[in-house]
Amino acid sequence: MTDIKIDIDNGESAVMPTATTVGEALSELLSNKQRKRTVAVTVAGETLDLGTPLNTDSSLSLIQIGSDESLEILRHSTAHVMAEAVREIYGKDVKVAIGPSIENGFYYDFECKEPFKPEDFEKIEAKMTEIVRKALPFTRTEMCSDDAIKHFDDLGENYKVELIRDLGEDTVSLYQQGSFTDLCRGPHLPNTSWIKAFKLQRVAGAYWRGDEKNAMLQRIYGTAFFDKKALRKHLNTLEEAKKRDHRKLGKELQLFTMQDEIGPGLILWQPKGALLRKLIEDYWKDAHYRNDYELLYTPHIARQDLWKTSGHLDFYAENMYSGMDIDDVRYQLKPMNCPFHIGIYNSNKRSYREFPIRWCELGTVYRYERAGALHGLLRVRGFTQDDAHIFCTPEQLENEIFNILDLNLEILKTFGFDQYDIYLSTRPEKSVGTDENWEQSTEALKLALEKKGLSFELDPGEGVFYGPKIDIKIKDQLGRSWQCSTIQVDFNLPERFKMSYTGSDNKEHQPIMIHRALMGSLERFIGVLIEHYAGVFPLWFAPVQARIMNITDAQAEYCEEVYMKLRKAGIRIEKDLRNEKLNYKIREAQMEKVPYMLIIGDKEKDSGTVTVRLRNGKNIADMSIDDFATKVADECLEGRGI
RNA sequence: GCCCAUAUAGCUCAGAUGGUAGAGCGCAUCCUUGGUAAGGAUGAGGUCAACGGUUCAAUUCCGUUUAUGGGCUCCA
Repeated sequence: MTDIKIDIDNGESAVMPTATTVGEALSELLSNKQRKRTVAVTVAGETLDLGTPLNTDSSLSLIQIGSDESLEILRHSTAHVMAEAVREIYGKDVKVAIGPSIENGFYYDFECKEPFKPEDFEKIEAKMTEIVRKALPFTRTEMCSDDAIKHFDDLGENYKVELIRDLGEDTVSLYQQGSFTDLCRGPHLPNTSWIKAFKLQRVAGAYWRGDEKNAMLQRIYGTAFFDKKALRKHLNTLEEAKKRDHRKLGKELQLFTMQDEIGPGLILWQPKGALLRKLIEDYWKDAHYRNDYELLYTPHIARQDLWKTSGHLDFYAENMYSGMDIDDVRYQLKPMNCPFHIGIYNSNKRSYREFPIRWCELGTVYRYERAGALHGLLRVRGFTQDDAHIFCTPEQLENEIFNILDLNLEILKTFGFDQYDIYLSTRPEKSVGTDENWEQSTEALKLALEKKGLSFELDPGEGVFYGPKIDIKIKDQLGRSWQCSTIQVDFNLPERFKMSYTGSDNKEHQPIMIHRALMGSLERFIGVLIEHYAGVFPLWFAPVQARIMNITDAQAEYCEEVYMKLRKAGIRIEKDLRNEKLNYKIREAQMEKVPYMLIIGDKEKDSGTVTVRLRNGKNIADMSIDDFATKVADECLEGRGI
C-alpha cells in the first residue's frame, strides 16, 4: 500500500496511507477544538464529507462552522433528518421528492394524502430531536443506477426513480442515516448530533419540479443552525421583518389601501402616501433634470395596431388586458411605455447631432398578474415605472450605460441603499439581433460596469430576447434582496418601428435603444422603502415633518400662528391642539413616527420660540421659528444629497 | 392559475353542540387645563365577506364566488 501526502490550508501536512478518510486525516492534523469545528473539506473544487477516503495526494480546504458552506451542509442534512422523521411518523402514506438547502434554511417536498398542518410540526420536530440525539452517522454509498432504481422502485418512491433516470449517470450516490436512505450528491455532516438548533417554519404547496403541469406536493420549510443563539437571532430577524411589513405599516401609517370593490392589485394612495410619493417623484424628476434627461408624458391606451407593430401582442399578450372599442377602433391599455417614446422619436427626422436622446417618464402601466402572484405594493396590476429610454449610436452606448449606473447608484444611495448585487445577463437561446450586436452591447455593458468599479455576476443566457441587460438587486437593512433597477439594451423595437437617424456620413442608421428603470416602479420601491426604514422615514421625504402640540388651550392661538408661519415656509407641518395631555399627544406622534414635535407652553409662547422633541426622545432647547424652518430646510437638502 | 389557510365594529381580536354578537384601541359628547409615550365618564358604530343549500332557525354546518395570507410559477 502506498502512502499519500495530505496537506491542509492552515499549513499542516502529513503522509498517511492510501484510503485514509478525510476525518482520520483531520484527527491527525488538527487540534481537537479545530476538528470539532470542521464540517467538511474541499479538495480540488469538490466538497467532501469527513467519511470520504482519500486515494491521491490531496490539499484540503476546511469548511468550518461559521461559513456559508457549513450552514448549507447543516441544512441539507437537517432536511434529510426531517424526511426520516416524516417517514417514521407517516410511513407509506408519504413519498419523498426532493429536499435541498436554500437561502436561510431548507425544505423537503412530500407527496401525501392529507396536507400537513402546522400542528403536525410539533410531532415531526419531536421525532427529529430523537433522531438528532441518537447521533446517527450519515453514510455514503455508491450504487449503479439500475440497482438504485430498483431499490427506490421497490419502496414505491417513484420521484426518486424519475430523478435517477433523468440523471442518466452510471452510478449514483446514496446517503443513509438511521432508517432513511436518500438519493443525494452530498456532502453531509458526520452525524446527526451536529444539528444543534432547528425549527420547522411553514408548509406550502409546490409543484413537482416547479412545473404547474405536475403534481402538487406538500413542502415543509425549516431552518437550522449550529447553535441555539444563532437560531434565536434568525427568528428574531423574521419577527422584525414582520413588524416592518409594508402592508402592515402602510395601513398603520395610512399610506395606501386596497379594496375589494376596486380590485386586487390596484393601489389607492391615501393623503400621506400620496405626499410621500410626490416627494419621491419630485426628487426623481429633479435628479433626471440634473443628469440631462427630458421629461415626457404619454397616454394610457393606444390602438391595438401599435401593439401589433411593437410585437407585444405576440409575446406579451398574456400580460395585457383585453381591449376596448372606441369609435369602432380597437384600443388596449399599455403594459409598457416604450412604443409611446418611440412615437415621439419618430415624430421628427433625427440626426446623430441630437444624440444621445434621454427621455424619461413616470409612466403608469397595467399588466395582468396571476392572482396568486399579487403581494402588497411589491407585485400589483397597475403601477408606475420610473422609465426612461435612451437613443444613441453604438459608440455612445458604453458611456450612456456608465452614466445610467452613476445616476442609478446616486439615487439608491440617497434612499439609504448602499449594498447591492449586480447581474449581467447575456444572450438567451431564443433571441433577435445579430451576433455582432449582441457581442458589442454585452461588451459595452461589461466595460461600463468595470469602469464604474462595480463587481457583478454573469447570468449566462438570462438576457431578454431583444438584448442584454444589467439588473441590480438592492439589500435592505435586514439584508433582504429586492429587484428594482434594470437596464436593458433593445435591438428589437428600433427594427420593428423602423427607427432611424442620419449619421455624419449622411446615411440612415438604426439607433441603439436602452430601456431602464432605476426604482423599478414607484409602488415596489416605496414598499421596499417602508420596510427598509420600518416607516421611520428620513426628514426629506417624511410626509409629515413636524407636529405642533400645545400644553393647554392658552397657547392655541400662538400655535396657529406658528403653524401658518411654518406652512408658508414650506414645512410639512400638522397641529394637534386637542384637549389632551401632552403625554398623550407625544405618544401618538411617536407612533406615527413624526420626525419633530414642536411643544408649546406658556414659556415658548412668551419667548416666541418652540421646543423641539426628536423621535429618539431627546429635546432641542428652545429655538426661534425661523431657525427651526432653516434647520428643516437644511437637513432636507443634505438628505437629498444636494 | 394551482395547493393550503383565513374573512366578525374604522383597527387588533374574542365568541357560542346552530337560537341574529362582545373587548381594547379609535371616533363623538361631557368633565378635566395637565411640560415629554395612554386622565376620567357617557355614547354612537356590525346584513358576522357575498350568494346558494341543509334546518323550525345559519354569523356558526355544507357548497360556490370574491378577497387576503403562506408557497409554486412568473416578474418592475
